[in-house]
Amino acid sequence: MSEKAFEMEKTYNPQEIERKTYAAWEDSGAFIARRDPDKKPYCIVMPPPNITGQLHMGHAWDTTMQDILIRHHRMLGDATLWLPGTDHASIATEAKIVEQLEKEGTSKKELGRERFLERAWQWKEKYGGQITQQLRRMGASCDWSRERFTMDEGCSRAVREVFVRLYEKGLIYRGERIINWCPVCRTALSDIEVEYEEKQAHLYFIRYPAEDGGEGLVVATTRPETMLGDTGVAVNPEDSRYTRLVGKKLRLPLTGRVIPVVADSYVEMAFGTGAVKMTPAHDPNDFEVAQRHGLEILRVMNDDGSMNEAAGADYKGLSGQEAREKVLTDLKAQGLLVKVQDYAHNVGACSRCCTGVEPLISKQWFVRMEPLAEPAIKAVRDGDTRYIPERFAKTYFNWMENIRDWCISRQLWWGHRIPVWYCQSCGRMIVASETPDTCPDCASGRLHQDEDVLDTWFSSALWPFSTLGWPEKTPDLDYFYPTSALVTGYDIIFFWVARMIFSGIEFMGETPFARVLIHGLLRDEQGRKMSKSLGNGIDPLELIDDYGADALRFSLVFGVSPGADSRFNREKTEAARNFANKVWNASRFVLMNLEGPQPLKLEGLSAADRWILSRTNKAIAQVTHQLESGDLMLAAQSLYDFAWDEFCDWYIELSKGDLFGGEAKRQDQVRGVLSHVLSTLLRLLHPFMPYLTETLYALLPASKGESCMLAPWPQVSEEFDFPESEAHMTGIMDMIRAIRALRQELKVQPGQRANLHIKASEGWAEPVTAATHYLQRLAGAKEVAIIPQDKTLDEKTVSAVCPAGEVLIPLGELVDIKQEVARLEKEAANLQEEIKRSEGKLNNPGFVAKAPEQLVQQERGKIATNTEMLDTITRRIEELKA
RNA sequence: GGGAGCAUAGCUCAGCUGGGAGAGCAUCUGCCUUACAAGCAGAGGGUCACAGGUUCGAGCCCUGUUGUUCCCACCA
Repeated sequence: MSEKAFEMEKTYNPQEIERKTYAAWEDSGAFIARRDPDKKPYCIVMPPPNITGQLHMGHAWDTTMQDILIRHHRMLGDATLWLPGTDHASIATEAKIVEQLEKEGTSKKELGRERFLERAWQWKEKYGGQITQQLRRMGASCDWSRERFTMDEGCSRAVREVFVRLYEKGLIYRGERIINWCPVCRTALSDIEVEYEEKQAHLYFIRYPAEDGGEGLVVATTRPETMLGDTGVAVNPEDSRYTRLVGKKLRLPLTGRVIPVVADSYVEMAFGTGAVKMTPAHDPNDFEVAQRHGLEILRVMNDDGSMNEAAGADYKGLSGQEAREKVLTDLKAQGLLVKVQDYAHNVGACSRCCTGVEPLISKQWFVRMEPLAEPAIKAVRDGDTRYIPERFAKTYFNWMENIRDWCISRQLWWGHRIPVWYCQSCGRMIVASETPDTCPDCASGRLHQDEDVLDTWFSSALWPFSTLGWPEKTPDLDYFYPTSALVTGYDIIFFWVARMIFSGIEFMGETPFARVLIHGLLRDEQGRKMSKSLGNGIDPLELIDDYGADALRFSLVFGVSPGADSRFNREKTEAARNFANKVWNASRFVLMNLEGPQPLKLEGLSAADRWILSRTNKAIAQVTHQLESGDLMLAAQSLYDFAWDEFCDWYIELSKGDLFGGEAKRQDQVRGVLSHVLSTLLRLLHPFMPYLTETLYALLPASKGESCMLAPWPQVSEEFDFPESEAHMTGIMDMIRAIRALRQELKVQPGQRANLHIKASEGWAEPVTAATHYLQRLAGAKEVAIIPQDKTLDEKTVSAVCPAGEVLIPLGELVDIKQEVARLEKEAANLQEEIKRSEGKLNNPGFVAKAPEQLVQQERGKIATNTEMLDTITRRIEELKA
C-alpha cells in the first residue's frame, strides 16, 4: 500500500489544500504566458471587475468558465494567456466615494477635484487588489504579471489616442442634444444606462386658450410641470379637428407666452386629444419636432432637477415635484385643468442610483455610431466573431442595426478626462493625445482642459487591444490579437461586447475575439435576480469556505445550459462537493492499492479492464468535443457520469476481486488499469476542479511530480477501443443488476450468499464463465455454475432472465411458487409488449424501406433477444406449474 | 409596438444532426459490503403546455393557441 494513501484524510478537505496549491502554481510561473512561434496562441482577456466591489456570483461564473477554457488549452500545449485586470468604473466608484465623503461630513465640492482624485486612487489601491485576491481563491490561472487597470498609463494613452483619431475622422463630435440627465449623479448618461419601469401615473388634460382668448385646444401630458418650457403645440396634419388652428397662436397658461400650433405627422391622432405640447428642451421627440418647425428651445430646469429662471418667478427654485403640484393648483384655479386620467407609462431611472432621469438639452460629446456599427455587424454576419449560443447574435444585430449616437461625456471627476483643451484667449478648441503647451492659433498658454471625463465603457471598449500594448506595436499584441474567446453575461452585450467589436475593427482592423461565450444571470431559489438591494445574493467566498472552490466551480457549470439563467442554491454546491469527495476517495482507493508507477500492459486484460479502457476513450472524446464546442455543462455531465457511475460504481468494484484475491499478475494488470484511468480522469477533470485534481495527480506515482495543470490533455487511442468487451460487460452488468433487483424484491438478507445456475444464451457461455467472480462479488453469488439449457433443478428456484442468459437461484423457503409464477408472468407480458412493438415497426413497409438499415437490424435483434427471453420465461412458468 | 427565451418526474434542470424519456435533489425500501454514510444497492414517480401539420417515425422540425420570463422601442 502506498504510504501517501495512509496520509490521505477520509474526506476531502479543500480548505487546507487550496491556498497552498494556488501559491505553488503562482510561484511556479506557470500562469505566465510565453509567446512561442511554434505554438498556437490561446488568449482570453478577462472582463475587468469594478474596483468598487467584492467578488460576486456573476464574477465567479465568468471566472470559472474562462479558467476552464484556459486550463484546457494550457494542457493542450497552446501558448496560453489569460490577461486579468480591473476597471476604474467611473460613475460607480465616484458614487461610492461621494457616499464615503458624506459620511465624513464633507463633500466633493469641498475637497476639490485634485484631492478628490487622490482619494479615488487611494480607493483603487485599497479595493482594486481585494478582488484580484478573491479571483485567486477561485483558482483563476491568470497571468498576473500582465495585470492591467483601465486607468493605468497604457490604457489611458490608448483612450486619448482613440479619442483623437475618432475626432479627426469626424466620428466624435460635440453638440447640443437631448440627453438623459441624472439629477442626483449630476451627469449625463448614455441611453443604455437608463432603465425603464412601468409606473402608475396620471394623464393631465390642459386647455391652452387661443391667443385671442378663443377656446384654443386641449393637450394631454404626464408631466404638467414641463409646460413651463413649452414653445409650441403639435397636431397631426391629417387631423380635421385642428386644421383651422394650424399656424395660429395659443396663449400658454401660467406664462402668458404666445406659442404656435404646428402640424407634424409625429403626432398620433388617436392618443389623448391629438394635440401634443412641445417641450423641446426636455423631450427627445419634441426636440426633433422643434427642429423641423423652428420652435424655440427653452430649458426650464437646473442640473439638480429644480426649476430655473426661465420657468418663471413663481416656479423658480421649486423641485420638479413641487413645481408639478403648483402648476396643477394654478391651472385648476384658472379652470384650465380639464380632466385627469389614471395612466400607466414607462419612466426612466438612472441605472446607478435609481433616481428618475430628466431628459434635457445639453452640450455633450458623442460618438457617431453608424459608420462604426456597419463593419461590426458584418464581422458577426461573416462569422469572424461567433456568439455561443448563436441566438445572441440576434440581440446584437437588433441593437447595432438601430444604433443611436453614443453620449460619452460625463460630468464626473473619476475617469479619463476628455483630451480637449480650449484656448482662453482666442477660443480655439484643441483635441490632442498629449497635453498641449500653447494654442496653435494665438500661441497663448492659457489653455483650459474640458472638465468632463469619458463614459467608463469608452475605455472598456478598447480593453482587448489596449491591454496588449496598443497603440504600440508590441510583440504581445502581434501574437495574441485577435484573442480567442470572450466570456461574459448577456446583460452586457450592448454595454461592452458590441463596443469592443467595433473598436477592435476600427483600430486593429480585425474583430477582437473569435468567439463570445455568453452566460446568463444567476437567480436565487425563487428565480429573482440576485441583487444587493434584495439582499438575496449568495456570497461565493462563503461557499468556497464551506465547500471549496472546486465545488463552487463545478456547481456553476453543472446543470447550467449555455446562455440560460440559473437558479442557484447551496444544495447544488453541496452535490458538487460530494462529487469532489467521491473523486478523492476513488483516488484514495487506487493509491492504497498501487505499489509504484504500474505501467499499463495490454496483454492479458480482463473484460472489465478492456471495458473501462474503452469507456475512458469515449469519455475523452466526449469531454474534448464538448469543451471545444463551448458546451461546458455537457462536458461536466460527461465527467460526472464517467467518474461516478462507470469508474467508481462499476470498475472499481469489479477490480476488487482481482486486486484482493487474484494472482499477482492479475493484480499488476489491474493496478496498471486503475492508475491509467485515474490519471486520465484527473486530467480531464482538471479544468473544472483544479485544486482537487492537482493534489491527487501529484500523489500518483506515475505522475512523477509533474503538475496536473501542465500535464498533457488525454488523447483518444484506438488501441483502447474494445467494442466486444463493452458489449460483454454490458450484458454482465445487466445480469448483475437483474440478480440484485430480484434479491431485493424477495427480501434476501444482504449477507446471505446464494448459488447461481446460469443457462447462458447463445454465445454467452464464455463471457459469463469469465464473469464468475464479478457475480460473486457484486451479486451475492456463492457458487456459479453454467448449466445446459435443458437441465432442470430439483430445488425451488427463482429466475432472473436477461439477454446474457437465465439465472436460476435456489432460495429454499424464500421461494413462493405462486408469487414467482405471477412475477414471471408479468415479465412475460412486458416482453410480449416489446415484441409486439418491434413487430409493428418491422411490419410497417415504410419503416423497413426508409429507416436506416442499422435501425432495422437493431429492431430485428431486439425481437430475437426478447423472443428468446420470452421462451425461457414461458418454459419456466410451465415447469413451475407442473 | 418589435425581438428573444422558456413550458419535460414533487423541485432544479439535461435531452447532440428526428429512431424506445434522463440526471441531481426530494420520496420509499434495504445495507456502517475493508475508497467514500458527503456512501452503496434497489424502487416508485412523466398525455414531454395545448391543437393541428410534415414524416415510416416527433420531446426534438413547421403553423397556430395559451401561459411565463427577459431585452429593445417609448404615444405626449
